[in-house]
Amino acid sequence: MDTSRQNTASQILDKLTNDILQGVYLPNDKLHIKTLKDRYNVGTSPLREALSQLIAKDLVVSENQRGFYVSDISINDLTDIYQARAKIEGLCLEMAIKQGDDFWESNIIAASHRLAKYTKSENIDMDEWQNRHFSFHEALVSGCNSPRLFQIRQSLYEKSTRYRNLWLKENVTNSETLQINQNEHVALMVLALERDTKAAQKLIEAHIMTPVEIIKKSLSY
Amino acid sequence: MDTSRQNTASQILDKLTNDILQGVYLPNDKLHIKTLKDRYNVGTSPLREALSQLIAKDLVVSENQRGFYVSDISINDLTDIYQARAKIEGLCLEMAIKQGDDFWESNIIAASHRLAKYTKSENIDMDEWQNRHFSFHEALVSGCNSPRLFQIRQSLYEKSTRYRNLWLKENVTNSETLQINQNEHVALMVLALERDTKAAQKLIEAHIMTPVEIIKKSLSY
DNA sequence: TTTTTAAATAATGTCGACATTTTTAAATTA
DNA sequence: TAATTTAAAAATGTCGACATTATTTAAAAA
Repeated sequence: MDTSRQNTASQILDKLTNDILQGVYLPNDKLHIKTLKDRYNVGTSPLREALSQLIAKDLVVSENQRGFYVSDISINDLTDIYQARAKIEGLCLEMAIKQGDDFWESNIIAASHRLAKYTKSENIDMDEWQNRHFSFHEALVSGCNSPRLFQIRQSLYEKSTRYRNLWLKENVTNSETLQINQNEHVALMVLALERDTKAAQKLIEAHIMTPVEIIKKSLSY
Repeated sequence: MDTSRQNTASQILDKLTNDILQGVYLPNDKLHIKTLKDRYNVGTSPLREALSQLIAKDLVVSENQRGFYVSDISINDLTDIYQARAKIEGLCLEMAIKQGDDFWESNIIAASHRLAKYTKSENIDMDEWQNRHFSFHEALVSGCNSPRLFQIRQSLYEKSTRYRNLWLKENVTNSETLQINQNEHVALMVLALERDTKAAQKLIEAHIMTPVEIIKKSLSY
């Protein structure tokens, strides 16, 4: 692994991002400069550069002379992020349906097959399921030819990760929810291939909003 | 002015952002660390922290050991940003029309009046016109109760600034274009107050896309 | 005891030095 | 002359030291 072409700041940014998203640091946790320096074995500069980028990504907040904190999560924020995600995904899907070609169609069918197969299987590893789920949704919108919208989509997806992990924890065992979810995936594929923009948009928005109520409960504890 | 509550990194971020958006540094210009340190009278750390945030904002790009550069602009990027802006503005307006109350309505009317008055006046100062134009569009979408969508809207607006300045340069004298523009503003207000979501959305998207063709020409030189 | 003040401790933010890498310029070779 | 190698110069990225600010602890006053 040639990590030498990435500077320390980038490496530490990746690690910190991951650790925040995966709950190593919890919402509102203070991120002490010295502690982080020791833990990741880096100097002040690259660490602060990484934290600066995390601020821009809304994963960290800071107050002058009072340090860095992991961004808070809340029910309001959860709802807002998922609503925005739903709308953006709808936009991307609309454009994809308008512009998608034969390869776009075939990629959806392929990704759908892989997800369906795995969802039906016996022992589901959540990481693998997430990969296939992610790929399917990406296939759906991949015909959308807008780098900026994609970037927004990706950024909102990242912001939703801490909330999504609450949902995954809740549903790793719940096969009924997974089945409802899976039916929606098939329906999405059909609508996309039929180029039924309006119906597809409506369904994808609802699909994305589905976990919100469940996550709200998790957050209330 | 109590600037003491902002750290050097934040101050330098504001200045750099402004200087890039206003064309002090041009697309693809190299941003030499030493030059910037001298010009803004700051040390390495806060400067690099500011640059890190500019990278996250897509105004600056960097390659390891090869320094920082002002992001490029292009016709493709211009089109993409404006298209994304148009769609996002449409979304915000849709939500605003759904949720706007009496105060939202009255703010639109007030902002429209201020913009109309100024557009008709003799000697138009472009800064002041821009302020009133900005306020009008903000009033339109201000009923949209989504912090995240607003943040996306604001971020896209910022990204479009370097392109917009090309348009402003072209149209500072052209009163015919300003008049067409102004008619659209009135139409937008009417549609918003009538709560005609679809028509308002369609018009706002077209309105935002209007300058694109003109800017394309400026970019071709 | 509670509140206020003062000292100490700890943490943040900034700087310049330095090692590493890239770029430029000169010298060598074909 | 053009291409390649070598040496010098310039620039980047990282570090630890230090000054400044916030927080905690202890002492003094109410």
